Amino acid sequence: MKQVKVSNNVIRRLPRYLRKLDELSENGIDKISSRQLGELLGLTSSQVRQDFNCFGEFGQQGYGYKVSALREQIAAILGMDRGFSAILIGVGNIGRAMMENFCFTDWGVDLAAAFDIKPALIGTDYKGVHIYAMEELERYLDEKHVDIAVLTVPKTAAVSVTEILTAHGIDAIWNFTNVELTEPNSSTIVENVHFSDSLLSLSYYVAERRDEQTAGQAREKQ
Amino acid sequence: MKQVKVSNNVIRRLPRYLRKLDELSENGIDKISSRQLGELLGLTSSQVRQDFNCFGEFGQQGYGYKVSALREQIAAILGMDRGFSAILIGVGNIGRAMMENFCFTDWGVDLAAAFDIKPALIGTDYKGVHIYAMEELERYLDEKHVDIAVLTVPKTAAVSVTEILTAHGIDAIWNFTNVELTEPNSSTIVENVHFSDSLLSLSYYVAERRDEQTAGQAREKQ
DNA sequence: TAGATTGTTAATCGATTAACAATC
DNA sequence: TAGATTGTTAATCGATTAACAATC
Repeated sequence: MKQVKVSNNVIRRLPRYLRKLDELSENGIDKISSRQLGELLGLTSSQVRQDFNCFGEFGQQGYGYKVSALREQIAAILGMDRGFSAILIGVGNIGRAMMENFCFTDWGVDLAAAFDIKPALIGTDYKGVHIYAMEELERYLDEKHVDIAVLTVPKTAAVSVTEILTAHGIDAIWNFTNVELTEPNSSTIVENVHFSDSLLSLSYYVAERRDEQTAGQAREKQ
Repeated sequence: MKQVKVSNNVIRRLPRYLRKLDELSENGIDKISSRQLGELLGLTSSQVRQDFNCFGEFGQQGYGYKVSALREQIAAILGMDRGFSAILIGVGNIGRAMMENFCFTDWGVDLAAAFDIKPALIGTDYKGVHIYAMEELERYLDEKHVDIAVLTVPKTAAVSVTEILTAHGIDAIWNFTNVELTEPNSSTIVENVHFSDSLLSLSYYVAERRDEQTAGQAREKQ
């Protein structure tokens, strides 16, 4: 792999390629050109080739890309074959939804444990994952190697839990609390899932369309 | 408002400004400069001013921006004051998590109804929202005005439900199924929440860091 | 008034697209 | 071989940053 310094835009497109390649595999398609793949994802063929060339030569001139090989290359780039381990903190609604519906292993991540403060949950297993008391978190972090913390605690607990995590060497947080954890000075890798940001972007485009519709009607009336 | 054609990058930053301004308000801060706001969000002051200037003149030269006024301007741009209505389809884990934890009204959206196929749920109210049978969806869409459909059905139902929605005039879908709904030909506004994409981006940066650490150790050994 | 900070234009930087030689 | 499609360089486009006059 080349790996100079790949832009975030490229990284964000890789999972989309991966999902589309999986879909193609399921449909029995084993070969694809950059033009075809681009069309499926709304990208130019140039961009597809440029993206792949950040990491090496995956294709075959005059032929295209082998779907399964390309899929494996991208999976490797994304770290899916590294056996990263994760723990989930906060077994509330979102936490449970993730444990129940989100298949971590599909993306190469092993969800090893969960933590909560609710006595009724502590000591039980949920979807094959053991739920520990929050007090055991620090010891767990010291004893086991954890790559990613999935943060699904209530907003109010976000900062204090984050402090514990970083103090015990966690350097990646998947943040579902609506709190901006990306401290400019911290070296922790944070991926924020901000539902509100997502909804508001959608809301913006709906508002824009409504304005266009109104403008269109006004023109018609003239 | 000016409104030429604002880039998606700008739109995606607006909710971040909004959240930060809300936070400043809570802390009793009523005035802020583009430099300060930029620092809080990891942006340059130029970018902050450029972003706002897409929509008009919100500040006061020599003074800065009034937090509350700026907040209201951004809220208006994002359509938060338009009273958009939403319905949620699929009251499973994610659907319930959204109904229970996500405060739609905080972002100016009214969650008016939910739909599911499970008999035990149909006819009941959850968090003040009535759950209808899936068969009633089409009639509901014809009778009421719905701006946004929150799609939290299982993957397998995603496409068929989407067809119903678009056939009955829904033009915005907030998509939580891990299916790419953004059809190149469709005119529906789709906002995809792809958890897997989010996790895989995080995974990439963790892998990158691990490589750096390994490289660092190798250098030390020499 | 002097200092501060915006609004806005110009310069720079980076990302996307186009083009084409290499080659399967 | 001829046709197709990659890998890669060059050209274009757009987004970010810098600069500064306007003005509170």
